[in-house]
Amino acid sequence: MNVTGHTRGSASIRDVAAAAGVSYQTVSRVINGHASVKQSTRERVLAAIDELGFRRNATALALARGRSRAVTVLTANTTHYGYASILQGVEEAARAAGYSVGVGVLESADEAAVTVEVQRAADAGGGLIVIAYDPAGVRALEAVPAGLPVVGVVETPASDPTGDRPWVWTDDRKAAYEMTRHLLSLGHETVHYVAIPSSTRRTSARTDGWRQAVQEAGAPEPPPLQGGWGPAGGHAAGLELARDPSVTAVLCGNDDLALGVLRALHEAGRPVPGEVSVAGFDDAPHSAYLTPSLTTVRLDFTGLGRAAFALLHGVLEESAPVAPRPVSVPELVVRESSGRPPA
Amino acid sequence: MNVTGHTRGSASIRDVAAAAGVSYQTVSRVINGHASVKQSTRERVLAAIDELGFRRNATALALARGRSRAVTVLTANTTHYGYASILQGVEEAARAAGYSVGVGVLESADEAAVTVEVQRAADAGGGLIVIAYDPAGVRALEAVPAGLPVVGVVETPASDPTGDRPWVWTDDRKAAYEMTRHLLSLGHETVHYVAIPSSTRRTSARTDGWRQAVQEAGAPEPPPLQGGWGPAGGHAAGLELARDPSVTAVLCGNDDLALGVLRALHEAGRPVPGEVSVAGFDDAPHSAYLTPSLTTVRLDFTGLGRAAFALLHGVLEESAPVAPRPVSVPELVVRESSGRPPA
DNA sequence: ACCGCGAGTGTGACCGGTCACATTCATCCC
DNA sequence: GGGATGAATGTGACCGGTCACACTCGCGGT
Repeated sequence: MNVTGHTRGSASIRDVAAAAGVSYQTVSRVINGHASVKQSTRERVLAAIDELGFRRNATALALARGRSRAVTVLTANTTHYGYASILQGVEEAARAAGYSVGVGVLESADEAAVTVEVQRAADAGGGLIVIAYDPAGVRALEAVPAGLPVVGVVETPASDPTGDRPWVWTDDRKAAYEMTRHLLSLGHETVHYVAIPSSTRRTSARTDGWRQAVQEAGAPEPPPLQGGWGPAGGHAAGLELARDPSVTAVLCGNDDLALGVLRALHEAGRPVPGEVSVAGFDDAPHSAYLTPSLTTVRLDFTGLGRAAFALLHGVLEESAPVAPRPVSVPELVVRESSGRPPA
Repeated sequence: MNVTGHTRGSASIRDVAAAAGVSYQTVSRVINGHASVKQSTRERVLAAIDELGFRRNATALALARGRSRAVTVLTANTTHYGYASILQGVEEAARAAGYSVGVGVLESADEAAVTVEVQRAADAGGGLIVIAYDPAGVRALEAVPAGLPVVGVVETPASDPTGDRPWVWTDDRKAAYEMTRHLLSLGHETVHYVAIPSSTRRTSARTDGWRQAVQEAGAPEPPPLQGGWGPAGGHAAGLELARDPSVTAVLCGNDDLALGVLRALHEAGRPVPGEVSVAGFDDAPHSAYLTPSLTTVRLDFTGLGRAAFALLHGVLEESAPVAPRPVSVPELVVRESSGRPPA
């Protein structure tokens, strides 16, 4: 069946050459649209290509050309809204630049597992984009062997443990600060905080922003609750907060957490925003449609992804190395879930 | 700086060989863990590898070995919960099998654009997995050139227009049927349906299942509303349904639509499930935490992704070709948003 | 002393393209 | 008429690995 005797169907450039009665180089010229090929020859080659179903082997091309035009995105999860949006942004920019994108999921934050995964991504060739919002990601960023082109998507540059590499970020600290101030300005005595897992040993940017606002206002500073990533964690934290009648405002590390808190408050019979105000972080697509709709901070995740790619692209192509900078200014979105405290 | 004169830092197998005073073949043996290498030699090579920071070039390896161990997932969106979960499932299975996974986003359903994207994915090498739940995906599946290993993730096999290729699916038709019957069994006179965009010219599997149940029950069959993919579409459809006092049960094509419907009913002052029951499809992670929590159908998306990869893997490795089969039985999850109709 | 054998190592070709350079041949110009 | 010019095409090496095979030992068996 396999006429050419090749691995998998596809004919090579030399098969085409033979069929068209020219040299392989002429075929190469044709498929690259090189000018100096006689019209009649070109047509003959094109016909042969068509007949043999030739398609240029990407692997060989990458090897010959020297560079692979590929980036791999390393992330703890593809399902989480923020992560998925970053990935989408990277893909968008990569596609525009003619790059292909790969994904690697960091299944566990375990040192060894992460290292293996980074290795795999590394020998996939091309550059690396690591989403380092969580422990697994941060560890992955650390595990990237020196000399490999990599860009980290981090919470904040200050908290980045691998200071000598490019990164992109949004100003989460400022956003959390602003949101906390907003809640305080509504008249709340203080604002409680339900945290996402911090990406580093130290505290997170969002936590910092919240703390700063609370301290500046001279308000009491309740210990942040750990909520994990999903609504389940938020729910647990929410039940705890609901028990404390002094709680009137809760800021959550992301919208999923906020959803869990909302639900817990509902179950505990504490109306939102009547008794308690709740705010989230991320502006996930469903947040506007919750009841009550969620006050939150809008982050431009796809923009972040695009910026990450742009940065990496600069490194890979050795063109003007784009300077790392905060990518976007998070925007407060005030909806129904926040309001004045009960009189 | 660049001692070896190579493209990008990394030393080749021959550089290592020179440094260790052996032939390149011996180096190859060492990095492949071949047995017959003298211990002392092995150590010398390993030392050289370490010193030069050698890492094996994936491109060259793929070329030499003949096959690339890569799959590309083509999808209209990475952000949507179901799609993202399928991707995650594919990645999981691919990783376990030593494959790398790429992503291509189909930005528009436009014929030409889709073709371009398929081309790109095709010459990325390896196999293809196309998520064909929507028009863009279906078109992509159609545009895959013959002879390319591809697996489609489709709504239902019957509605698959390219019948000669392997595919995976969940039995959405049955799931919609069951859910509709469930709602009818609660005493609702009929069930209205808010549809996701159908993947084909014809009607979709979910719509079919709904229709069948309604017809079997001899209930009136209201025309399905088109809702799009996101909560916004559901919201619009919901507002329309809210105006009709005879509406007491609404089945939605996915959970996002259901969320929009829920919101619309709330705005219209129609309590759920007091006056209207609402059911979704997918069991997205937030659906359990909505208020009211959402009755829905749980689909095993990651399992679907894993199955898609398994199928493709079988094709690629030419081992026992796994037979296409429905991957999982969707499961009804009854929560607060559904109940008896008002008396 | 000779052969066989297996451990340890090296050589050449190859995967499927690209690149740099060489070649052929018609044309143009002085 | 002869060299310069340039269009059209071919040749060889190369990218960085792998594979198939050949080679060189040292050693044991007969």
